[in-house]
Amino acid sequence: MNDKHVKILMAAKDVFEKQGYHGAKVAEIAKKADVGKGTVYEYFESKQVLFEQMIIFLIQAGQEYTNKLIASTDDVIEKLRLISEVQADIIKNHGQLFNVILVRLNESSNELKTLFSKTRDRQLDMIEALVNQGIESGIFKPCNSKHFAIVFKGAMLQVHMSQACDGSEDEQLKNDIFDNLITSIKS
Amino acid sequence: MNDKHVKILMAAKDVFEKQGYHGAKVAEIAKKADVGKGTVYEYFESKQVLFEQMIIFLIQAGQEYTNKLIASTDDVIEKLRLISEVQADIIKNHGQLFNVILVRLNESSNELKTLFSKTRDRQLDMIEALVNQGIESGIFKPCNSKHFAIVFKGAMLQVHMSQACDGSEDEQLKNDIFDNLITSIKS
Amino acid sequence: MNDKHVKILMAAKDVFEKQGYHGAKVAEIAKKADVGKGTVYEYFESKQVLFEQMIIFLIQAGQEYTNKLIASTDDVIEKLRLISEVQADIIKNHGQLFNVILVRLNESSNELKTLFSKTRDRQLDMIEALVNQGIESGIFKPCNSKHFAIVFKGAMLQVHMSQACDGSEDEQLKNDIFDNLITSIKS
Amino acid sequence: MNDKHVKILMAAKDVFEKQGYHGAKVAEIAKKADVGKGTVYEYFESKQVLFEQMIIFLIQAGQEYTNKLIASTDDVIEKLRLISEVQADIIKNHGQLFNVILVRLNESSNELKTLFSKTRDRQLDMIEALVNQGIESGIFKPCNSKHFAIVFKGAMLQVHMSQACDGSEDEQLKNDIFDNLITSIKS
DNA sequence: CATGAATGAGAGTTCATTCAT
DNA sequence: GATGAATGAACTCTCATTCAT
Repeated sequence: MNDKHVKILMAAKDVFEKQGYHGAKVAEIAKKADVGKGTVYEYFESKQVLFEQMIIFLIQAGQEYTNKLIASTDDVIEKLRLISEVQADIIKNHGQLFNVILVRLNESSNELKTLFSKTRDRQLDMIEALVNQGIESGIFKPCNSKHFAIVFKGAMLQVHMSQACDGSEDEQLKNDIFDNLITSIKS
Repeated sequence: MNDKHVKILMAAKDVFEKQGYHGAKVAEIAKKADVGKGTVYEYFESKQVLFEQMIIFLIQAGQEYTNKLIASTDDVIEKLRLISEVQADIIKNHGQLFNVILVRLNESSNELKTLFSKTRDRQLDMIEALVNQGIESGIFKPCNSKHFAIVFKGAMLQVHMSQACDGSEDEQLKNDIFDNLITSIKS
Repeated sequence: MNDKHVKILMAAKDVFEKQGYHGAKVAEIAKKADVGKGTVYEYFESKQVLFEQMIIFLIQAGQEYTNKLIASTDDVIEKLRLISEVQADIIKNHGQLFNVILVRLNESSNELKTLFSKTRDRQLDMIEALVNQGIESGIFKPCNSKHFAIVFKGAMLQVHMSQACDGSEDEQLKNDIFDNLITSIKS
Repeated sequence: MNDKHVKILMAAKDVFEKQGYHGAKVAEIAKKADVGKGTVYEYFESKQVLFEQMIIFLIQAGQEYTNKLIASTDDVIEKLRLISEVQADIIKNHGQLFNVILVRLNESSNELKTLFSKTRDRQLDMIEALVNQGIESGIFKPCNSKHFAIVFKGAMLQVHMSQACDGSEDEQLKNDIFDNLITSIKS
């Protein structure tokens, strides 16, 4: 890991996440990336650009990871469980970052706003598509897949957020709620 | 708790919400509150204290409002709908503020952290209690009220957040999901 | 002298003159003016604005002084001598500043460019007008007053500049050249 | 004294002239010279040294050029006209550079200060010598050649500077003043 | 009580200079 | 020799906080 570009992006993630946009100091990011303060500006023309590039980088990495994971099984229910797991993981490891991004989104480029909005939609679309697939293959009974996607995403998010805040890891609760939701649409 | 005190708190809410903690300038808050910059420091010993007091003020106001609203009807389902409506309203009008608070919570007093955590719990508890009440009175069938509270809160949050982000106001979707959730536990 | 505005302008003059625009440090100007660094920005929104305001201030002060001086005598030749003296004084005390201004003029506001250009013209116009006055009153023989103004200004400038560079104060040379120029147009 | 050496010097001239000493960036000079940033430091040990070498280079080039030009005619008056023309050309094409040099001279080596001072003297000396030559050959009447040199240089400078500032090219005015000055000492 | 002029620590950013390649 | 990625000192400018009025 000697690619300074990526080292800076990762350091930026840590610092922006912990301190927020204005609270994050470029000097601290540089130190964490183990480069000089000026080097940050060799790679990113400003703090704001670094911020945006970091988000884009993470979103892309996240999507690639999710896609790979989804492709690892053919079982629709298992795919939904994996999506839920990824979400849990994101919230646990990058959750705070989302708040930071949302606070700063106003002042960011339209490119970023659009990307962020699309990313949110894509998650719901993915769930909806899987439910439709399950209905077609007879695993799920016919239902409003869009509604289910919203309820599923919201409910699992709620579980994960609560647990992220508490620091607890109640696998039982998580699984129960997941199972209940799936059962409610199973044929 | 005189006039200026509240004027500053309200101005602080506007500015912190739009700019985040570090992005908000005391000077701007003072101007918006129509008082001198020094006056802010007569009422609040620092920016951080003002921030925390503002949150406490809003949480209390919110709880009082919610309690009053809940008390306005005896119908459990209507109470749940009202809770959902309040949540929608909060997200629409104060949603961004929550992100700001969450970003700054790390650096804030333990008092605030505790208050915030308790407030989150209380919302779930309130829903859970209502569901239990409904079960006791025979309106709802026996079910895991805690699970339902999580799914209910998460699902409605998801609807409201999507709509807050889009700026859309799809009453139909909101009502459909609410009705489906309630139906699923109705006797 | 407790007017911070003027104190800063005078300090700015000293520092800009000695170091040039980019070489001058706002911190040094503040220190010389005996105010805090931030105070400079209370009075002038940026270094560039301070620079321009300083020039405008000095030009105005210079013109007022010149006008007062010219009005102090009715003798046209004496007026010309006084103009020459003022010029000598400006070159000796503010000469370096002119170089600094000329170097920075490109990047300055059109307002300043115009003011500077007008100020240069006004000096020549003043000499020309005095020569015309002298011709009308019969002191000078008819001649091209515009040409004389150019030669007069240029020649005296040359004397003053040479002496300013050397640090010498050859009154004799200065007076001789002045007298020769005047004699050349005397009736 | 190879090709890159001169390329850097010429690029330096362009950039220092336009931006002043502190405003000029070594990176921009390197780019304009079409060499790497590090290469500049192979040829010149610092920005300041580059600045001084550039001035020395230009002064030498200017003197060689002037000497060659002067030698191209035997007519003293023509020689004076050529000197005036060279001066006009310098002011038009390198004028701004002189301001830059004068601003930076304070912080420069004594070698440069001396060279610059000598160069100024030499111009006056050259004119003076030509006038003396003219007097000896009977073209000019006896007069104070030193005084004439000052008036001549100053007056022509004034014309050229005004025209350089305006961007105008009033050949008529320039010639008229030149002719008047020469006439005033012609036998 | 109320104010805002004054402050200086500390932020983002620039750029002369170095040095491994 | 030639290069430009890397650096950090030093810059301009901001803003939370103070305090004389």
